[in-house]
Amino acid sequence: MASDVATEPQAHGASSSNLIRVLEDDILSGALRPGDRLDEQALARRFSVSRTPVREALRHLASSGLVEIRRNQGAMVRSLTTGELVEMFQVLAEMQGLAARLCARRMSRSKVKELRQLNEACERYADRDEHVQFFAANTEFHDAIERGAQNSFLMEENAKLAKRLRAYRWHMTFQPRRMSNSVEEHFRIVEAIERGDEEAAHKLMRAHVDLLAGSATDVLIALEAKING
Amino acid sequence: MASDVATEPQAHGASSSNLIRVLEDDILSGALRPGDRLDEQALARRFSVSRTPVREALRHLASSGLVEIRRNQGAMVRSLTTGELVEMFQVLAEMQGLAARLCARRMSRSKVKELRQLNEACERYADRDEHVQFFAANTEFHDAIERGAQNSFLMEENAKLAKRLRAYRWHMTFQPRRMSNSVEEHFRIVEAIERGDEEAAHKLMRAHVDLLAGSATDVLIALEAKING
DNA sequence: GCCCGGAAAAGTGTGTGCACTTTTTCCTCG
DNA sequence: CGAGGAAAAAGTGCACACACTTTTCCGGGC
Repeated sequence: MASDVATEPQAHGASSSNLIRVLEDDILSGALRPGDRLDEQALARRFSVSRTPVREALRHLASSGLVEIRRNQGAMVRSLTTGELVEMFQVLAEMQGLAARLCARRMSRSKVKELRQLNEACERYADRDEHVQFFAANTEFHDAIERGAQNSFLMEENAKLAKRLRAYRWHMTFQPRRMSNSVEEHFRIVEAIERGDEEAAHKLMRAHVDLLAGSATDVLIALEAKING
Repeated sequence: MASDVATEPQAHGASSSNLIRVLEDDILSGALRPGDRLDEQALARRFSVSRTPVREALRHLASSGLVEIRRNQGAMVRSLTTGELVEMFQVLAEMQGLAARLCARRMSRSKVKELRQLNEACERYADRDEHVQFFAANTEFHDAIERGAQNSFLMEENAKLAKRLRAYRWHMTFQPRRMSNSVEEHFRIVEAIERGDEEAAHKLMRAHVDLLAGSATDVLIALEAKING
């Protein structure tokens, strides 16, 4: 999305936790594409460490779902089928729905005001067709809702899922009318939260996030082709 | 819950994936209690392997949330605060709610019938106050709903969470009237699914699973906010 | 030309050693 | 007797070596 430093040799002293971050960035930014093999020895050379920390990093990425490890066959960047994507969006939609519900129950007036302002930022960028800024503002809006839910566990799970789906959400930003629709949907969600209407907040947020609601499966399929190869 | 083979020395040849299972069992069965330290070398001796596979197993358990690893300080069985528990039950409730919703949308008549039979099994055990069998039957009922949702990702996430919360659900089985209440709630859920009422199925299931469906959670959070400023 | 078997190459799984960090112990000083 | 601090002990992080598995490649038989 931003910097393209990926795949370059790394400086020395990269330790396990750094490794994880760099590899994760490479995968999420698309420098490493789904299906790419992750050779332990090659990575060890690239990062100037031994295979041990590389293995640990790969295991970690595997359990967060970004790579797939098969016994004696090494690791590869996990690729998602359209079906899996739809499933994941369905779950994400529900969790964000829960977050919105909790906001409706717990959010202070001043926080709601901040939320509204975040959406107004989205609106400005949508009006000017500035996708990059809109994407950032949109992310901030959703983050604010997750924080407002005051459920750390929910926030972490949401973050994990959102991370894995980030690339797809990014591409969706470019769908015609998607940005202005989003702003409108955000607006209704804020309203529901403001009047403490849990059911409405939940329902609106779910519909907002759930791809299927907009029958966008075709988009997904197109994206899949683009991203996977 | 069942066999008490834990903490005994293990036969040779236990490889990484076995290790994970055994350690997991030890933690989930309570043989290893929250806060217990997991010494790599001790475990290596106990399983007659070197530290390397032990480390991998511990890393894996860490990322599934069962143990906590701090750099240079080893691993310990993770203990959950009341707050975390409430948060996790809230998320589990929502996900099971989604599963119920999808069942209402997708489940065939014959599958609904099976579901009803599973709940009738629950009812029999509840009537006779047989907690162990009830717990098993209850688990089967919920598993059937997860399968019925036909969303593999949701099923996996549910399974992970349910695993971590299993011990607590077990204890809840012994709450007075809990079993008969469960049966009644199950019954209403099955009815909602049968008539395809997504909203009702979702709502009923969420209430069924959420520990503190009442407002206790919010009181807690309000208090915390007050105390912490 | 194609298929098949076997050896070589490549790559992962695990054992072991050493450096570095954290914890404990124990001695000294107030 | 308690507090502070250095040295020893214990334990983790990483490098490296070797065994075993999987893959690749090549030559012979059909």
